[in-house]
Amino acid sequence: MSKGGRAAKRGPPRRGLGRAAPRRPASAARGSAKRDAILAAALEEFSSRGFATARLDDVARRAGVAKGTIYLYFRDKESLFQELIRAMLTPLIGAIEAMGGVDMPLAAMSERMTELFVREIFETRRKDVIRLIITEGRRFPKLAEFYYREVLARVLVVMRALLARMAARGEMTSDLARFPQIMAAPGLVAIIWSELFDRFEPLDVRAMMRTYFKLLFATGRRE
Amino acid sequence: MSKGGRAAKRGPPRRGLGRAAPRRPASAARGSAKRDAILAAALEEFSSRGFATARLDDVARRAGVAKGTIYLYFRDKESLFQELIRAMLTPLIGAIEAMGGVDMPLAAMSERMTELFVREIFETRRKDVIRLIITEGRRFPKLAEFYYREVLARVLVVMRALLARMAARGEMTSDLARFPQIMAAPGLVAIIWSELFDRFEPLDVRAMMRTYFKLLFATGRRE
DNA sequence: AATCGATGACTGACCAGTCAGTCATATAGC
DNA sequence: GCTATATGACTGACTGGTCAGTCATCGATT
Repeated sequence: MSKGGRAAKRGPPRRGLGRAAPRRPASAARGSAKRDAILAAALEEFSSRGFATARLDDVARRAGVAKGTIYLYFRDKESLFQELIRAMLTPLIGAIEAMGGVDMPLAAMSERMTELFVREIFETRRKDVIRLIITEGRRFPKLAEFYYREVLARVLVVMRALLARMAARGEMTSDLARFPQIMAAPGLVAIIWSELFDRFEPLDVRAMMRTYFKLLFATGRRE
Repeated sequence: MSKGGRAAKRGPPRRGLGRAAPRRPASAARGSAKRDAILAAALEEFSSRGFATARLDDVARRAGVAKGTIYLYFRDKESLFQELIRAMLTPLIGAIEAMGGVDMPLAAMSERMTELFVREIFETRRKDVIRLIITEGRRFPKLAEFYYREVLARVLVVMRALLARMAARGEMTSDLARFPQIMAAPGLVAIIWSELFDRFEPLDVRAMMRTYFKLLFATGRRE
């Protein structure tokens, strides 16, 4: 028999009538330090090994908790993954809406877009989150949908409005406003290139972004 | 839940004595119909489930062979994956070199690039191969390296030359020639968008590509 | 009958998820 | 204040299912 008297009855009072607590970690429903440690460790592990090959044993070790503890805070591995992505993206939602009104002369766009991307995404953990959405999104349609609805769609709306305003002002044609996705294209290149090919041929992301927007916006006053 | 998905890294079975018979399938070293069926099935399975969660049992069933047969043609799962990608990319290598000399007036670029991408990549299995490199490349550095050396680097050389020639002719600035990666950006957007977000907001890839190149090339004779 | 491609039941590693048991802390009782 | 009892967050050995890779055997061909 492994482990001494595991057979004991152990009589947890089992809360008379009250519903059987769903194993909620009680107090620490949301803002626990342990929960945060687990999320941080999970980001690390999922980023470097991918969802399927990441091991919860490793997440637990990295977070400094026992494996079982993870299950006090998250239903299962997939749940941990999804909550991780959501937790990382949620703060963005408000920030995007807040940008709704911005307007900008064409001359400033190139620099502003470049710095926004490099500083707020490329040099932060958000880069890893985006990579995870790209690489795992197909296997987690819920996640792709969340990202689309809560982030992408909003960004596109803001983008379209901004571009449309510039077009109305005569600073450029309205073509870009029809495909705001184009604005994100160099960002994708930067993220994917840096991950896969930087060791063979380093890419100066800032310079590329600047060049990109310069060319795009040089389109010139509608010809 | 609990989907295994290890990467078969484990130790060597250490067979008794010598005999490391490569288990070569003898005759069918290369051009077997079975081998091809396995590769086709593998592309299907790896594309839809990803490397880690794809099952060789499914590959075998889809290919109409027994699981053991796979091991007559490929060393292991990873080997099958890598050989699959290589087999799909190899035919491209020659084609790229052949394009080395092409020149093109700026006016034709937009349409040519768009059609080339849509017809030769987006509407073919090559799209899936690129997706696999993007999603799995990090876990298979050898593969990323192969792709970079045999495909990307060559494409970039050809691209740079083409763009440089156009710049020399005064059709555009030489900025693009410094970052030929930019030419691939809309392709990435198309592939990733179609995979993750098309169901929410369909993207007219051809129109987007045309718009993209039109804007990029409208940069105009060096101002 | 010897060779060899092919087969698929089988083995063992591996890991998500479980749960009996521990222990630090809180509360009740003296 | 001090001990007894209760609580529940936390632990980690264990279970059950999955799947990569193996190999004894089969059947076709020579």
